[in-house]
Amino acid sequence: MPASLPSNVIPLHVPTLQSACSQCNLRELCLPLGLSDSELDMLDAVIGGRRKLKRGQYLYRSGDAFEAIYAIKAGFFKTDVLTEDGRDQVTGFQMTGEVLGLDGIGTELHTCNAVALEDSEICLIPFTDLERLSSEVHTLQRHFHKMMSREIVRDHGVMMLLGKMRAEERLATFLLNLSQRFMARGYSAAEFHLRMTREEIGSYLGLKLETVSRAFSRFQDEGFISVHQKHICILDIQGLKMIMTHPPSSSGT
Amino acid sequence: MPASLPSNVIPLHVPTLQSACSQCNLRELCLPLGLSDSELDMLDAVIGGRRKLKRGQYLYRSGDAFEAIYAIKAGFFKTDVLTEDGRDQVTGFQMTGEVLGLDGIGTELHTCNAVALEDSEICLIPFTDLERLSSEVHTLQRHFHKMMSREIVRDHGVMMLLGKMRAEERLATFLLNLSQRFMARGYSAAEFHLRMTREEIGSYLGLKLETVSRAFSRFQDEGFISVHQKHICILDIQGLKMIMTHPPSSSGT
DNA sequence: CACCCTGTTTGATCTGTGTCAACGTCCCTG
DNA sequence: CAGGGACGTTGACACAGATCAAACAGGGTG
Repeated sequence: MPASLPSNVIPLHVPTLQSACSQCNLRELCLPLGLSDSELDMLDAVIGGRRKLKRGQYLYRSGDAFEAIYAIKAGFFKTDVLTEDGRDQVTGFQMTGEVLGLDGIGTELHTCNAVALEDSEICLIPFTDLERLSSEVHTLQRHFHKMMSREIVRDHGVMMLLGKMRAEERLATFLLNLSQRFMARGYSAAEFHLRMTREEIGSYLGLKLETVSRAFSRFQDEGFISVHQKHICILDIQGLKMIMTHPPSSSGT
Repeated sequence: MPASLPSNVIPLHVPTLQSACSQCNLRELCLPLGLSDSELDMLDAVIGGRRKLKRGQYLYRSGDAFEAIYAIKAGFFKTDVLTEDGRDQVTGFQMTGEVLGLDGIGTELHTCNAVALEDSEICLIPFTDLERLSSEVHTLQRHFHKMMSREIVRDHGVMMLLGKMRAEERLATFLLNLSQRFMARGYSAAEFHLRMTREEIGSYLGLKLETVSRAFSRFQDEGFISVHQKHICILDIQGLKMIMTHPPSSSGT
């Protein structure tokens, strides 16, 4: 197991590596951390298969019956919820090694939409199988519980962002979070392509797309990043961190 | 088991009733729904004791070691998170029958503060015991997973509220949610006391206390509610629902 | 009963972000 | 390579909610 992956920088989900495995490289994905080889073999038995999705395809929709959770083997997704009156809110962006579908356990119906933002591949994990196995394999149970809890903690971070931060702080936080997650997967922390539109970023951050665009421009003018369409270079991480944590005047409350 | 409790109106947690039980009325609280009597007896064995808290006391603080989750036997709590630069965000208000502490599972450290907003009493459920038992009792495992998932779905609702709604929509949503949760516990849906200050409501809703106060005043002027300090009467539920779901002009995006 | 402290209401003004609109850029397709 | 459509940028202006400030209400406590 390759060592020294930054894993506790922020409430990310979990790093991904390369390696073969019977059905899919789940061994390297979210669930199995800390399991022994024999336990991993049991887990393999529970993978219900793979599925490929084209850009724009839905993995599931709000209202669909919940049957499985999904580990992203490769690709990039967004999840969103919508109200009866047609407003929608992006609740997250998920990348390789992260898990989708936890929203459906409670009601046995999915409560949000999950859409691929690029051609992607997922591993399907039938939930009843997962529950059965996790009651036998303590480390798997523990890992699954931690995963759900981390999702709750992540959501709290988003509440903070939406409730207390200004536009530029939100975008800086967003960029730094993406950067860390790419880095944890072995990609560059400084240079990456955004898979989502300005409108989707705005929806996630509680902003209009024009505001997102203006904030990008200002970050570029200030020399913190360079932006060309969806291509981002972070030139001054410290600068972004300053924006994130230093509200212009009064903090608190 | 008393029938006809409204349980699927909104992603609430779970209703509470009166009845005796060995250590605490957990039988009627969050976890046990759907368990047989013998399974309930097993669950009783796992309750680690009770604890009383005075108004203002912390049940746990961010950074505390995570050891147990807590079922509220009676009382009212808020949870909040804070950033390094001192801003804090209320992430939820919890009442009798709801559960606290799920945020700590992921890192084995609590990531938010939980404070009693009135004198309260909780049942302590040591997490290792809960995990052990839930691997033996399938219905308990299932119930616990549903509980965590519902918390995630609730958080998505808050994101929608913070990301897409205007001040009055947020407050109307908040009041209607409280109303339903009081109703589900056998209290009046129309008349209740707020346990939290305007500032705490504002923090939860991403608004300043003055804005909360003005929205209350406007609801009263319009005849939707009457407000006297923390005492609220809902006079026109439909009116509030209209505010919640009918943005003044353009919706969507 | 007077005092104080915390919480609430209300008014006047300011400002960050939304809204509307025009234009630019890239990519895909024929 | 021309045309079209989706996406992004930028500007001018409007407005919801923040900020600042003052006054009020209630509820403990000496």
